[in-house]
Amino acid sequence: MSVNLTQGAVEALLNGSPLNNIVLQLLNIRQVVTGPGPPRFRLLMSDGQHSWNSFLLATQLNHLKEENRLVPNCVCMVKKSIINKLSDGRLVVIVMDVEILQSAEETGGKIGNPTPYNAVGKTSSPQKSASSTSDLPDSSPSAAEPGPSYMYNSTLSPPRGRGREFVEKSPMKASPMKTSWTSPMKTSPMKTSWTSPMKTSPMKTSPMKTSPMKTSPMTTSPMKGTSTSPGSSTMLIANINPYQSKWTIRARVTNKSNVRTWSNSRGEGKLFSFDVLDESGEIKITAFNNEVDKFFTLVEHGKVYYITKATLKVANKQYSTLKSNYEITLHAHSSIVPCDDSQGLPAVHCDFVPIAELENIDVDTLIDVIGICKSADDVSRITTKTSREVSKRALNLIDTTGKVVALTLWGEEAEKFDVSGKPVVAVKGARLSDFGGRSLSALFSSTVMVNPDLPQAFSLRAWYDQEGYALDSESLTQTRSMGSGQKTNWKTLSDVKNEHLGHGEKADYFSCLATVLYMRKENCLYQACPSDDCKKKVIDQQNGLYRCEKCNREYPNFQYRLLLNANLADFGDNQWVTCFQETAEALLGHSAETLGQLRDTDEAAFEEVFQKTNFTTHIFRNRVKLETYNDESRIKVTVMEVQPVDHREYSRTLIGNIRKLAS
DNA sequence: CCCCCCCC
Repeated sequence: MSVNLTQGAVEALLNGSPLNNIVLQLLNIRQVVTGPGPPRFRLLMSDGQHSWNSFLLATQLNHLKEENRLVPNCVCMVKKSIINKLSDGRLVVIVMDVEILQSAEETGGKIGNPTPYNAVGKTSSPQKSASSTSDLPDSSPSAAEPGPSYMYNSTLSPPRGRGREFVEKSPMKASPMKTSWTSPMKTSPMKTSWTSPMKTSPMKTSPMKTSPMKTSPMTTSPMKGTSTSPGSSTMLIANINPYQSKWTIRARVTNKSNVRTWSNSRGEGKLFSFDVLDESGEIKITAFNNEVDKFFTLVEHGKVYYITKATLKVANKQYSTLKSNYEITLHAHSSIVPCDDSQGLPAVHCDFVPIAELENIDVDTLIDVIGICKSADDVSRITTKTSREVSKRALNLIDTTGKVVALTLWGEEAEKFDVSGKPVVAVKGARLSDFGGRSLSALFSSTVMVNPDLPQAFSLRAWYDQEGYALDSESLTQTRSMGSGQKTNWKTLSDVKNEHLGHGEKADYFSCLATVLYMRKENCLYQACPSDDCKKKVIDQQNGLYRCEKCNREYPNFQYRLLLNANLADFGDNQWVTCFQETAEALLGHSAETLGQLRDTDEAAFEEVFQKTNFTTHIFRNRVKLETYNDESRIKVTVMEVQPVDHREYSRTLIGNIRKLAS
């Protein structure tokens, strides 16, 4: 047996101790009769010492039952639970989060000989309000002696996803890019944040916070120990749920939408929504119709409010990057009261994904990203499918992974964006698309922050100013405007032969680092048709006229053009290649016209050009294709581009190749 | 009770 049940947990739980991550064995599970809505499952759980039959599975965990994973005798860790008192005084433990540690088969039967907790004769609990725990001893014997299972979450549990599981349903899918939740302590030096009006003295105490709230029995946290600020009378966002109707949160507005109207088969109306954040989590709040009128102007971005009396429902994660499993809908009795005290409340929470990771993330995922805006397109106006005109602007963001991604801003955000100074840009809730490989788009629901007051922004700024600026970065977003949009296909000359490049239907392209061994200078220049788009060789009529067969006419002049055959060598092989006009000019460092004049007037100078070019080393981008003349096939390599050697780029390529070989 | 989120 590899797991130990958390003995005493049932008793402690029913005495009001908030126990998370307790290990219990499921002894039975059955569906209870409910009204409309999803089925409810009632669980008989045992800690090995006591059993209790009034555990209720939160409906969002119903899939565990439906997938036959929650079956009698399995051992699970109840990561989170809450205690509710029914109207008749009975206590019900709602299981909010559970992980199955061991299947029924592995467990092999009932562990220990638990007795039903009711039979022990404890009768005090049902008399107590589920939410009044203050008079209970803080440490029941079981809570005072946490077994190894209490440590499970912090030591053994796999990394949890960051709430991005709306793409994949599995709650266990670990996110590869989780960054830690910004703790209030960590952010304290800069928690004053990017919106100035809410800067208040941390010592200032709101009257709201002290008298009415604190004494309200409903706001005394039933989840003792879950509030990080002693004396706080409010609930943490992470702890509110649909099974408790009375709660108050103190939270900062981090994102606020405009008022929008809708009209569909179910009716029409208007709404706006906003996100709020506290030190424990964040949640979306939506107001409809009357509540729009009531709250829209009151709710301001960056400000802090007490929010109470509203409906919680399970969040639709498809539309949000927020961590909360729930979202809030305001109703007629909801109250939102401004709060002067922003102490402990972070300005924003982001789970930034390193840009290089975007390649491995599913398209349409909403992600948070932070980068230096090293460049940006101009603003442009586009017309949408629905004939609306909108401005757009793509920013190129780079982070310490050295990768770049394009982020498109829309509308006013695009028009107002100032690229000067290469600002840090953080965006929360951008949508990943596969345009150009990988790119990002800001949505209505996204928060775009320029030079945000975040530790990640400061370190990114320092990194970029010290080294990042010099990086020869590669973009995940390929567009037509960036050359062929292809990554460099580095080959050695022997690779080209061994891999039979150019033998396919289409030509192949490769780049190589090579040295010029020899050039055939004898026939490298020819007299070409002076017509701009012809370039055919002309015939000297020896009468001062030059005939072009293609144009079928005679010209009084011609232009010199280059067609240079050169032998290139690298450390393993050599290869004859052809350079036409532009590439030959680049290689020789002179225009065809100059070279023609030199050849005709100063043979020594002409010779010297070739001497100087010989044994020079360049990066050549080439086209290779097998060509057949009269049953004879030979590889033809044409130089498309001659570039100076960028040793840094080339070294990176070599290292990349070595890694490939090693793997 | 919405969930639109644009273009290459």
